[in-house]
Amino acid sequence: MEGTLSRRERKKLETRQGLLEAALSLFRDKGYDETTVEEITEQADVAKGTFFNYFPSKEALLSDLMAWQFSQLHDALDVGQGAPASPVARIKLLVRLLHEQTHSEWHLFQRAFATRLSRPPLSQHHPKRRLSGLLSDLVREAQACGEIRADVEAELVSDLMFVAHIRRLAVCFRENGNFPPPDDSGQVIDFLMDGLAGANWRNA
Amino acid sequence: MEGTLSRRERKKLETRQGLLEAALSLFRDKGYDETTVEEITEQADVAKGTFFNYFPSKEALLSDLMAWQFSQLHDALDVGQGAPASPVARIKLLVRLLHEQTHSEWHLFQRAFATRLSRPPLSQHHPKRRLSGLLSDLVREAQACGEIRADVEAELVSDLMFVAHIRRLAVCFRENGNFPPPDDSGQVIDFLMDGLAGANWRNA
DNA sequence: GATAAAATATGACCCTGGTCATTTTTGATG
DNA sequence: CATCAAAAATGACCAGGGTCATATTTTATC
Repeated sequence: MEGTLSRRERKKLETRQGLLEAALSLFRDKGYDETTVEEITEQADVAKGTFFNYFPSKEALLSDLMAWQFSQLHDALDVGQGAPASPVARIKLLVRLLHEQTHSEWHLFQRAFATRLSRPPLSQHHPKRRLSGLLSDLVREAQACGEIRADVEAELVSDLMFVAHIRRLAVCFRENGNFPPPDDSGQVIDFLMDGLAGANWRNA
Repeated sequence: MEGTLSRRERKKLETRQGLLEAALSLFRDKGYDETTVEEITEQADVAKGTFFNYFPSKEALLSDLMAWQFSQLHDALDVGQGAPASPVARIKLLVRLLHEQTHSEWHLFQRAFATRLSRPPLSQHHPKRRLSGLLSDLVREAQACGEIRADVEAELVSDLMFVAHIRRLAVCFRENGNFPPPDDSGQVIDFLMDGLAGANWRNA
């Protein structure tokens, strides 16, 4: 009756859904870190071990939860569904939707973002913060003496630079396990710098 | 004799240093995650509990280790020490130094970066990756039809956008715990888009 | 129904990061 | 040297994520 699923498959989905819902509700109430797997299974009325039959880790459940959130965005960008044809317009649409949707699930994202992303920004390492501070000081200085445009937050710029740098390392590592050659070191930074120095800013 | 430190203080520093060195060597060998606190204390020849008299957490030790690495950069950027006067030049210098220094300590950073930053890039969430893929597809498309410059990796651009977005959320949250107003949603993206569409690129 | 095989659920168990009351060491004082 | 308070070391202990052999349930087959 229920589509083409056997009873077994239905119960399986039910259990999975139960875990997801229990977790979602607990995450909303207490946040991710403060919720234990045992509490989730308790609320879903299954044994603790069962959890790991459905999700390889607690983190994976959060992933699924957020993936589910994000998957809604995917559809909205389909040109067939009335999304704009221009890629740039779709990019802007995506960002707006992401923004709105994060807002509507703010209670869910709040704690996770607060602890995982915002406090030690982007990574868990204080040193990064320190370095980021160093960089943002330099950016501020460059803005002050007019070397680069001043209408963008210095912290944002330095964060972008740092990310660009880390990204280069990450990509190189993933691809061949080697360190990137030094001679391409400027590209990403130059890109940002060019953007910052550019005369084509709306209020330049 | 040894400066102005009492024996007690000297021993304390010694123990601390011992822990740092043991950890560094183990991290180099096996990576951060694969090294247990107990192994560190064992190699440093102290009891496990002693570790937490010196570092509030395992993570904190890694922080100290990396902070120490980064602190060397700080000095090199001092104008008094021969660093260039122009902030932009210093920014570029910083990036180059960061690059070189990460290289020289590659064995230390390798595993940590690999697992913590590169695989699920920037955050631990697969969903982010999925979203990032969606975004980078759009960017590629925009590049393909000439809406934005094509001489920068699409993944880099989409990563930057994502970071810009997260950053806005994070800053707003840290400052007042509230969601950012929707009307400034375009600024960071526009900034990047402008840079991407700009005519001032060296080979435009 | 009875039976067997596959899927699923279970909770005892392990590992590791982190806490804490207790013991040991240190160095100042008489 | 004896005493004592502060500092530091210790290891028993706890909590939470994750594993796994076993037990239970489901479905298929006769």
